[in-house]
Amino acid sequence: MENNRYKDIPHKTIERLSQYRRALHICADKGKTNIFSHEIASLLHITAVQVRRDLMLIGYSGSLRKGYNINDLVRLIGDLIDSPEGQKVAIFGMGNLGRAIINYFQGKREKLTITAGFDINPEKTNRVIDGIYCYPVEKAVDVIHKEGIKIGILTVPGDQADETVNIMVDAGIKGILNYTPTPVEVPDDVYLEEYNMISSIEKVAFYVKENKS
Amino acid sequence: MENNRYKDIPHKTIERLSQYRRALHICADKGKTNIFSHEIASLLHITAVQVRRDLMLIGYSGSLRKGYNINDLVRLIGDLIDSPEGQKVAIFGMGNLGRAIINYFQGKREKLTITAGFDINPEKTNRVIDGIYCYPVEKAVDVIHKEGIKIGILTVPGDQADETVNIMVDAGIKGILNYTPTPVEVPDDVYLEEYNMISSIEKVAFYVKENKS
DNA sequence: GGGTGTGAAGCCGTTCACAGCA
DNA sequence: TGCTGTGAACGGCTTCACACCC
Repeated sequence: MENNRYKDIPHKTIERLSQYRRALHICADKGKTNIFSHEIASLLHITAVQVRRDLMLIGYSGSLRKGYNINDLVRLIGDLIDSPEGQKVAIFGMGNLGRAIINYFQGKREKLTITAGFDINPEKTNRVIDGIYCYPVEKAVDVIHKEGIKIGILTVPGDQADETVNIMVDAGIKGILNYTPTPVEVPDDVYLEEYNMISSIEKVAFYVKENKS
Repeated sequence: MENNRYKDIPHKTIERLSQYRRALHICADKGKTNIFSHEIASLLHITAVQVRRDLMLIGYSGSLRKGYNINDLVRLIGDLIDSPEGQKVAIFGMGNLGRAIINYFQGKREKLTITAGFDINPEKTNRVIDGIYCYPVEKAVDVIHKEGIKIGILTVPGDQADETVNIMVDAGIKGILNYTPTPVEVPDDVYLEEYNMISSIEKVAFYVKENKS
């Protein structure tokens, strides 16, 4: 793990790279082949310097005359953030949120595939929902192992968060995205990202309230 | 707007306060009346100093012997982040994501109520979905005005994000939470918060990949 | 001793300012 | 002239370190 020049790329840069790529794909579809930092910037509402900084960190140099080559850049971002063999993702909780994620996500990324869903509700299990086979949670260990799934998205109701996380960890999941309003606990070797929708709504509400001067 | 000691509270603190409150409610339900900073901290996986800093910013002092009084603290956080008259929220896009948010959120907050939903799909409009009346988007201006809704959550498909935001802004929405994968543009007097689920998934995938040393 | 409150230091990400190049 | 690449300054948030208190 010594050649790991990537470890020191800021988390925020990783997120933005993902968004750059998305924007670049759209531009490429429109027939564009080159793009300037300020163009990327205005698509994402950030500054051009920010974009150049990020690209600097991943070691890409654009041409002065034409800006950045879109295809090269997409490929480079892919080299950095994609796993060449691809990675599989499981959804824990096939309710509205789980299905929303499937619909937003599935098929958008070549190297990242939602491979399995899990739920406790017998009406949902053992059948295909929105294109994803939904297993009962009891099968999690088996399926996760067999498929080699390392990434799990947690979309169960808040009061089931803890127990579900335990199942995920036991099954060998190494990265968890927790959309539950309940903070959870994971071992050190599991990467955890939590996002609390309720807090985000309250935050917006707060700044709206403050604004009414 | 001069007595605005709140404007200089960091965004991140606002988010955490919302989470503290949630955690405190849970503790209160368990019969706890007092709590130490390190207890709050470990519930949310942050440091005790962080908690004390945040509480310092909102001007709350705990007792040395017993830590913080949960009820007092909940009330104080409410005074800060809630609007006393309450605030109404509208959901734009009553698909899976919109409904997921309704189910996670509705009823959890006294001062924040999801009051209306909007969609373009005639199968969804003019009826109640998950307890929220769903109007056709054309009614947005009317309904938003009449109800005095200032907060909107954007959960339409990505390719409808821009046009929907325009409608929201025209209707008088002053705070937007964009869950669409498409960054949007708003006037200066509208508070915008964007969250990109796809980027979050890719980020988790990245750190899982990097971890396999 | 085990908690709280807080000035000061440290860190990290963003922005400024500008050199360099076609 | 208009872009890229980047050292240096800046700013905001977090952590350290410690005074204080029961």
